[in-house]
Amino acid sequence: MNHHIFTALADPHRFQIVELLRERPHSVGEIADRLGLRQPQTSKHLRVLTDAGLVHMEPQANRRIAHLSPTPFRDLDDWLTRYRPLWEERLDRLDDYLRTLPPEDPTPGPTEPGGSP
Amino acid sequence: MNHHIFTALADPHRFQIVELLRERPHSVGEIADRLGLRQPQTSKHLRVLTDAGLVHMEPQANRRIAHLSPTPFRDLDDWLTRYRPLWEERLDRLDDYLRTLPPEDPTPGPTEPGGSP
DNA sequence: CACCTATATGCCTTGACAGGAATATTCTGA
DNA sequence: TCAGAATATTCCTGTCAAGGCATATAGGTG
Repeated sequence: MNHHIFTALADPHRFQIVELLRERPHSVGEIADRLGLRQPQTSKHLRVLTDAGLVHMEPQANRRIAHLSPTPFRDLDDWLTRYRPLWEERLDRLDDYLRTLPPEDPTPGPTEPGGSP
Repeated sequence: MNHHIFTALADPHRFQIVELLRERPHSVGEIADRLGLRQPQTSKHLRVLTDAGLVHMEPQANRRIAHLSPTPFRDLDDWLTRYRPLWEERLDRLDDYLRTLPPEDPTPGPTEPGGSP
């Protein structure tokens, strides 16, 4: 798993750009307009996203249209697959799952109520 | 989607810690040992991971055992769900998918070879 | 309590990164 | 070729985060 995708998504503006591109491709100017960013910073963020492989640019006349690239999202999904046993509670791992709960449950031993003032 | 999870995973050492905890919970010292980190930085990274909700600590005698918390991973999976149409090529969106390909295809117009010098 | 182990915290330095502003580049059309 | 629009790049600056190191805290055991 390339952790550059996390670096790219860690910035709030870049995250917004990705969320915007999920709906449909946008030009640089459209992104800057929709998100209230300035054009230079938008270009810079798009460069980071492109270097991380999340976005690819398609020249179209005077503009450059930003598209989401499917691959890193699929990679992220594949990576997440190895973590699914964490929340898909399998009964044969129930005891391990129970150990992940916060220990608010008192230890089942000699603990009668009112024992210690 | 809380983007703090991306910030937490963007650091390579924290990413390694998460990968290590996927197998089984580890104490702070074990993590530092397995990853070749110093103890203070390991504690700091675990604090970042805990604040981001990815990890929770369980005191056990002298040590504190770090566990992965299922919730943010499930949240990440839910968030990714909205991106699945990107790579699960649905035929009713094929034209949109084709538009994401690099435009190596020449525009079907008057482009005969050797036309200009 | 004294001592040891495990872990957390504080301070410092350094490097990376994001935003602002100005400017350079590229493309289009006449 | 020139003009104008869309986008990229450069330089500067402030901020933040990570690592190194020393030290504080907590928990366990005698």
